Amino acid sequence: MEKAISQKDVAKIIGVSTATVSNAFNRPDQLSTELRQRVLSECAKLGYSGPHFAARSLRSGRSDVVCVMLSDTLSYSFSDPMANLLLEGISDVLAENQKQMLLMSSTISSDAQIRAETLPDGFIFYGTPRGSSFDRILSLGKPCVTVDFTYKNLPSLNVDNYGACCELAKAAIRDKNDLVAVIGMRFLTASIVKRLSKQDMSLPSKEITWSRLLGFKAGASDKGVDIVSDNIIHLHRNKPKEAEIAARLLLMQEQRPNLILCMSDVIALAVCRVAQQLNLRIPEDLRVTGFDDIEEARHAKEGLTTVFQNGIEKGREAATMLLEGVTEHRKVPVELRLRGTH
Amino acid sequence: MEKAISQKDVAKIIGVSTATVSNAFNRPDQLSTELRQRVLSECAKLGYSGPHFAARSLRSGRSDVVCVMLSDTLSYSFSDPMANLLLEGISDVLAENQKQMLLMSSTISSDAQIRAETLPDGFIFYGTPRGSSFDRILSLGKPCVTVDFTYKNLPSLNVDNYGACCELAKAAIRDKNDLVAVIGMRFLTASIVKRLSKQDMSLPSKEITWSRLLGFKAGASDKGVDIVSDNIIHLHRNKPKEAEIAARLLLMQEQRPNLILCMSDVIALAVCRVAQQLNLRIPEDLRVTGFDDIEEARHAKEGLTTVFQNGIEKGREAATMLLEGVTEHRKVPVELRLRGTH
DNA sequence: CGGTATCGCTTAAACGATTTAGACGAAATA
DNA sequence: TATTTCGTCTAAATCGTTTAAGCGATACCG
Repeated sequence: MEKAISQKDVAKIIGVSTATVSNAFNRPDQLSTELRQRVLSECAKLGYSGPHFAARSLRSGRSDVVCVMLSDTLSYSFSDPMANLLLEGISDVLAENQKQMLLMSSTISSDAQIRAETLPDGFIFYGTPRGSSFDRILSLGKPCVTVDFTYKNLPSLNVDNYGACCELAKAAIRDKNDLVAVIGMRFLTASIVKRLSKQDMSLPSKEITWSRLLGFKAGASDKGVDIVSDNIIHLHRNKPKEAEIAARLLLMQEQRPNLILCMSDVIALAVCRVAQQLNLRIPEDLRVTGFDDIEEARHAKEGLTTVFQNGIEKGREAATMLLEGVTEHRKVPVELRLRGTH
Repeated sequence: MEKAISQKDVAKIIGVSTATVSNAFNRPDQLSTELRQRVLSECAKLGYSGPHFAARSLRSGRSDVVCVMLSDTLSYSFSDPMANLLLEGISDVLAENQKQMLLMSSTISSDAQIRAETLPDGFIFYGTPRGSSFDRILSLGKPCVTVDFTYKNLPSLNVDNYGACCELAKAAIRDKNDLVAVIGMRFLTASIVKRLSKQDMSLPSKEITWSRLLGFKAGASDKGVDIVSDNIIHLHRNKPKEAEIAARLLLMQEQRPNLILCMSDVIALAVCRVAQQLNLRIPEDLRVTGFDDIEEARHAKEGLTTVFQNGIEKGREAATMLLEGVTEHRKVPVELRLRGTH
């Protein structure tokens, strides 16, 4: 495997300067059309596919790569419906703007990843990062946008979690006799499915789940209902399996809740499945609400009552904010979708 | 945003040469422990997080980045169970070996992507690439491994599709009176769900689906059964929705098949759902087989009869082959899993 | 004690491109 | 005819590293 041909080589062969070859690739306005065509076709013939990435990036001080830093492992993020949509939106906008997307997970911090962190021109953080990458990257002084969380005055893209959940709770709760439970992810750092304790409730956290919880509680309170900590379940991750465990925990206890407010559709659909297994009718015996309005939510038999947010659009917006250098905090619109499960 | 601090700057401030700073980061054995510690801590203090990626990569001729080229769009690949597992395996091995993973889709060929193609040290192609990237990348002369397809004598990782499908068909077909259908993806370039025609059957294709089809036909033939082209359905993608359409197509026709051999579990599970909707009992009225043995296959009520392949291990193997410079063709083991649906 | 490893660090030459200032000839203007 | 302008192209500096080679000083060996 001989060394690849370089710009200098092709320049010499064609009989022009390297600047001309460079311009042929990067600044068409700098040379005559004929010469450009000639250079380009010669390059193709010689097997020179374009400027060497590292050299170009070193000299120009720009890589045209944007990093998306995921707060979870890659394989988990890929399988999460909202993360998937977000990535789709981001990658669309990046492709439209001639940027390359680099995916990283803040759960990893290999040397390779730390080194690669100096590569991108900008970062999109999706969810609060876990490791030490955040500080390191911020100290690079490159543009950043945070999604679904905020940090100081970094530009951020968020959802009005509190408001949406408050409205949803108000719509879903019928009267003060309802026994209301909540299933959400990542209230705590615990990596198991567990009930919250009274002390947990006093934790001050910036995670979106707490805004949602506070929204639920405010809406419930408005209807004269208190959601007790015992009926609030923490999941480590937004996964069906964990949600099913949580659903069983709640539905098999003595005082069975008749309304479960879930912080995602993935959870809500899992609750529906468990309810079916336990021969509970929805919504007669048990009402359920979700969040996100993913595709499956619309296809469910009863039609899941939930809050819609447009994942792809959210991704597009985040990427656009980064590319346009927006510095403000923005919110994506959400919309109550009242269907059959409440 | 002032320009970031460089190795030269910190070297001058600390009072050592740049080589020493470089060695502190890259070759601990080249300097005394004390000096290394001092350099590292000074760097941290000064906000120098490590070598500039592009410069390092230019000079060393190595980026420690491996590209995984997906034959489909990112969002589709992420949601496909086997692709997801493969990526998990690959990213594990890469992380263990201090490499960074860069995901690309051959469906895109933006300038940004073409430029970025010169960055990685090696490539893993998962599935036959669609665009022009393949030739371009091969001409770079960098190490490549192909997964689930072969190209000339590039090192490849594959499955014995023919053998497995032949065995599966033999196990699933009871006698010559069985009416057997097949649902698979990407026999053709068509992007719609359609039946194959007689002419289609003479297409010589290297796609894995054809090996599987030939395996099925061989197994069927062994049992005295012929699978007619009308009963072979092409899907554009391995997606539940498409599979459901195909299942309806087959199950609502006059001569309803009583065995459907599916080229993936995703398809098979979709067929099961449709069968349930049509009040067909499995396996009494309809038998179904899959391929892959994904998690859902094991959780299905009847237990899906299928062929197991270990996606994570396959990813690990592919990455290992690339890193170790293996040049041969390899196969991953598969295993018949005869359960309740056949 | 002279010669040779070894250690710990520095010097300086690449790596392959981009970019700026300027050279050059031809055409336009005065 | 002399000067300016314009469109093209070139020469040379530069980006921030890595790495082979080199260099004094100390340690080791026969």
